[in-house]
Amino acid sequence: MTDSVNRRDRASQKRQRLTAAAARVLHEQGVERTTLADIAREAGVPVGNVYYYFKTKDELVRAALSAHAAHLDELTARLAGLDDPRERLKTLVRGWIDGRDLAARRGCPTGTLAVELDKRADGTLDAEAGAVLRGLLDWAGDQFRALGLPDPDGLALTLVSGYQGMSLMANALRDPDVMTREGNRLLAWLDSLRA
Amino acid sequence: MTDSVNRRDRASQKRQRLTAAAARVLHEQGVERTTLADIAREAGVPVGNVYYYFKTKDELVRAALSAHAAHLDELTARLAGLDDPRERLKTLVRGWIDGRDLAARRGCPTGTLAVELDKRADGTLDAEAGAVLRGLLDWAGDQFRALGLPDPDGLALTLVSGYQGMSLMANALRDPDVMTREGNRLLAWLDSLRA
DNA sequence: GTCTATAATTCGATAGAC
DNA sequence: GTCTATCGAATTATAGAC
Repeated sequence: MTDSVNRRDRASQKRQRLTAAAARVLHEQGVERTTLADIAREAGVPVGNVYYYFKTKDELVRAALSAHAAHLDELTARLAGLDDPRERLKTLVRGWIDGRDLAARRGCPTGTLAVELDKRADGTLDAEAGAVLRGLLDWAGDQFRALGLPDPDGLALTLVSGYQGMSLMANALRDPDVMTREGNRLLAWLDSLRA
Repeated sequence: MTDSVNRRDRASQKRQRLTAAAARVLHEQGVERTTLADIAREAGVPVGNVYYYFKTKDELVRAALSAHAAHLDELTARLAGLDDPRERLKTLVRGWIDGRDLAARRGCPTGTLAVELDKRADGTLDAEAGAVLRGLLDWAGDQFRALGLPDPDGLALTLVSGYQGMSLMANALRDPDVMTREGNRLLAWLDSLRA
């Protein structure tokens, strides 16, 4: 292992620490209220040094979005271990219910980011937030398709809209119970669907 | 009519112009990206003068929230003209579908405001956004109760969550069609409910 | 009551030493 | 590659003339 590799490893390690810190802090405080100093502090990196890894604040937001997309990929890869597509969807919903406390405090990481980015005149980052949500939509559509149900993409839209709606309401009302009640309704709905 | 009344009228007129401008611009640009100068320009008032009517930016946000609450009150008052509670709910949903283009561009005014305000450490304004949503929740619960349906408040939560979810998805995907598809699903759901 | 000018602060970004 | 010091722009809020 050469020195140059060591240096590259450390460098990308810091880049990843900054990315992970950005994902956490942006979820907690939102884009506009988060300063580069906040992210740098959370990552244990001096403020000025951030610019060695990310040229602008927007690039850090982009990195956080990628982190959310990667997290979604891991999740669907795990769910692929289940044979029954319906069981995959129900496990997904159960995961949402399990995360009720965080959802009530901060909302869905991607959904709240999408809301905030859509307010910007600059129409570049908001499209990327939408792309992450579309990834979940596509995956869910594939599951409904595998079940042989009619209008699988419509069912996927209902599922993801349901998740976003219950996350927003739980967050706005600061009530995790919203996640439990609406989550259980989604579970019953998934069970009721027959080809 | 005395001079002092004339002055008061003009004053409150400006206050109302500022409130209406705040509601519009905050919906369009979000809280953090909107400057007092933006709101002042929209209202046709010089920047410095804003402080005569609102001591802080937060007070303007509060005023915008009140405007949304007032708009909701007008809406439910109009719907009270319909005899059948089910028809009231369906007319509400049809209104959401009619507003699909604005929803796709900006999302639900109250919902997006709630998302943004919940990111703030200062926990005063976010509660007020939640209160506006709770007003809609309560009204819908009353309609389901009048229909004699079981768990009216749970049904109300499903309806309002559905609205917030479809608005967020339409906004994130920039696709008004989401409002039409999910709105029609809600209409069919309302028709399917029997005591 | 109305408005201009500006103070005070914050934050994104950069320059440059090490 | 890493960090400190700081610039420059933007924004909230205030002081004070009219």
